[in-house]
Amino acid sequence: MPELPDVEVFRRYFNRTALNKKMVDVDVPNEEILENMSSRSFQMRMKGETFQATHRHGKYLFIELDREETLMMHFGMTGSLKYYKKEDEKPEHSRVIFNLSNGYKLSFVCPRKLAKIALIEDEADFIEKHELGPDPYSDDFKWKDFKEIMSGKRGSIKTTLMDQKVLAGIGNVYSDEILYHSKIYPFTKVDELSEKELKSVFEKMRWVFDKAIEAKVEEENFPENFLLLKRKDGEKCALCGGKIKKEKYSGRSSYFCESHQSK
DNA sequence: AATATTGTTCAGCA
DNA sequence: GTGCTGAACAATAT
Repeated sequence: MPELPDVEVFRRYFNRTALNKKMVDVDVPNEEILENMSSRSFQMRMKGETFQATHRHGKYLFIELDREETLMMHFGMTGSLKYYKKEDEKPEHSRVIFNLSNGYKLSFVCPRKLAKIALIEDEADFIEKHELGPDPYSDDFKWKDFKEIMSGKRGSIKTTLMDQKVLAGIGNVYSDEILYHSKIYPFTKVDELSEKELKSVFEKMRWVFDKAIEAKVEEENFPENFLLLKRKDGEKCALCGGKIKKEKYSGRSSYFCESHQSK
């Protein structure tokens, strides 16, 4: 479920491990992860490069190289990173492995191969081409921007939050989480929300991201009142004691509390 | 053995 | 154009 907080945790992990390291070469056990290039071409373009800086936009991670080319990673539904030294520590489902000059390796792991790695010319162009909305965790994303973006939207608040063209980075799990703490029924139409409710969504969104990133998105570190620990029909709500309900909506499961998120 | 899961993209429809 | 729905993609868990 790599959404904005997960990718931010990956970015920080990358910074602690592979940043500023030089690449000896790259192994590509699975070419399908690479977008628009062969493993040969990828290996040639990566060899000898040093990872210079990282940026995140929504669920996308961008890594600057020495050359005027940027490495792009998208984690799909099951992607993750693993830094290790010994061969027997190599994780299963390693799809691309960066061999670093300090003897360590960074593996891009993805059991269900829906992740993507690409080399792109320009990050801003990429964001524009994919029509990604602003990153809601960025410091210059303010309440007035959020208000502006949500005005005129007629769909449900949950679908709108998850729309990458509106806001980049929120998926199924975190949209539920944000609305749970905002005490709003997920399928309320955006134009039926009061300004106060909308403000609450904005504030809870930042708060949820902060908490999740602080917890390094590890289950045992999350605050006890997080809904994502209770994604099961019939669980007890940690906020009000009500019942957690599961509802299907266009193929995706939504969880919410029947009592404090009623409509 | 059938179903759910997850993000993105795309097709079809109102 | 906007919003909604479902399918496809891959592989694993229950």
